[in-house]
Amino acid sequence: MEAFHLLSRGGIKFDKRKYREDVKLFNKSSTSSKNTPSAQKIKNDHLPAELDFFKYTQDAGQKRKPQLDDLGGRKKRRKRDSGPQVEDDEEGNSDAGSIVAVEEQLVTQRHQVKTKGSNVPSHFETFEELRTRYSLPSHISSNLEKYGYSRPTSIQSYAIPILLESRDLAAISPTGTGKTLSYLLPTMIALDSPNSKGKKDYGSGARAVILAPTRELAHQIHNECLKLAEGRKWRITLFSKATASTLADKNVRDKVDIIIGTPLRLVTSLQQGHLDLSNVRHLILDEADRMLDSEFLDQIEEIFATCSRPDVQKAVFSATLPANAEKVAFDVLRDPIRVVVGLKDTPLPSIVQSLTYVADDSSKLPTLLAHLSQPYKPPVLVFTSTQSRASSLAEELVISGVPNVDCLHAGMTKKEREDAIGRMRRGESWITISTEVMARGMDFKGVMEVINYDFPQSVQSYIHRIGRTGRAGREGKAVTYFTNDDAPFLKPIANVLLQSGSPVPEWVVKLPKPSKMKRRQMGRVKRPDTVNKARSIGRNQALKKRDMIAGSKRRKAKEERKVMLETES
DNA sequence: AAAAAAC
Repeated sequence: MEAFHLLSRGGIKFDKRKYREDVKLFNKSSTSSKNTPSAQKIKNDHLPAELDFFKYTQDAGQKRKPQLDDLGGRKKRRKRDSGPQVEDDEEGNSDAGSIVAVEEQLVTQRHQVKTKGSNVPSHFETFEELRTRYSLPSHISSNLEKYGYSRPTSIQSYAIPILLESRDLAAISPTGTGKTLSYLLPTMIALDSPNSKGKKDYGSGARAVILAPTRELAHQIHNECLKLAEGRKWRITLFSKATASTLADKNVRDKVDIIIGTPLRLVTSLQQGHLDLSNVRHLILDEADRMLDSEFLDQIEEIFATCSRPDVQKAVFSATLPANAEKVAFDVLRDPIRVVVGLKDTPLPSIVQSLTYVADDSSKLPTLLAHLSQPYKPPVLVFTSTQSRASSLAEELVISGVPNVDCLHAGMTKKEREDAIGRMRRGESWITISTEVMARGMDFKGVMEVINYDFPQSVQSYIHRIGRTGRAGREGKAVTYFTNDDAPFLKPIANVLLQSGSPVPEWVVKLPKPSKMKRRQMGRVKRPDTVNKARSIGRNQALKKRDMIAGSKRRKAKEERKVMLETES
């Protein structure tokens, strides 16, 4: 392994001049976002690229135009070519007669946002508007400016008011459209100021919890949160083994404002009695469909049950939310609002997708090497199905003389993972071979291309993987290899390409319906075995019981829970 | 069937 890293870091000579332009772009984008090309664009254009996700499909061949001046013209075009995009709630804000309502609808159409739920709070258009409507703390306001957030994205303009009105929310918005800020901003506004001794009625212990499926993503969210927090003494904890042990001290624990972490880490601390979530007022699931699938569900349920405040606000965010996951989500949300940006399960049109037929597994490596022998724009992200395939492919590429190859999967040590992420962020990796661990949420703004070396296991996986490129209004390229063995699972992915306007070979379109894909998915749902199920039920009943017992009796209930678990196993 | 998440 060490030899491999040596090789991949400096072993091979390479003509960097060939890629000078790309390297320049890449280096730029990995520095402070203040100076990134995208931030510049926001300042210069009337409509930031971040807002204009659908420029390619909606205005094909047309230049972007200043939005406000163009409203009238747009209105007519939209009316002609597509049905209404707004799905009004049962309260009905559809006063078709008033000008305000018409404009409202226009803006909604531009954003392609659908909302569902009772009394949906109105969205906002500028952060200035947000500042006047709600009390936006000045340090947050200046941090937004500092980091180049000059106009809200669609999901931000809808989700932020909903969360600020203390409503529960299920938000679906494509990859790279600013979901993180959509929940961090309102959470921090609602918390108002850092907790400190004897101040206000903040209670003791963390007031907000944000959960993500991987360490890397939790880390990234933490970084974003720290940016917003600059200028005030917020205590934002990235929950790891190390921080967990410091939180064993109640005095430390009580001073935390926001906890960001992975579920199992929190559950472990809960069971050790090192964590108290009874003061949590805001609970957020990022990558919600992943967090609600069978492997995480028990843990999530335990965490939800332990956030015992009756008024805890819950919100779930993802780019994909299959019907079964949505049902689970709606069972835990209270009078929720559902927001969908764009078409569900459709990647951003700025990602150019293609399928590449490789007869069998042994043809993949030559195909990839041939691809990489052509000029390409780094960095490239390559997905494999297993950790060992990721490592061995990385080694193969290094042996074949491909420069700046890196590998990242959860089988590596924490340090190795952090180093690999660091090299990616600094632009030192040109090709990173990875597993599903990198598929969701990770924001490497410069990623030019995603290659699905191994076929993704689901439509959701496909959408999240290719969503590592084409972020924040940039363009991106996504190539997916498929073998004869993958053919039975090809149709659903091909449909995703078709729906987002990417070409698909005719014979693929003609493939029969994917019966095996369904069977495969059924198999996945069935996986939690009966023993696990019984344990989880026991745990939840114990937790419910515990909730009924106030304050000092909590300890006793916890003992009961332990006993119940022991007797079951 | 694999990956991810604790120790």
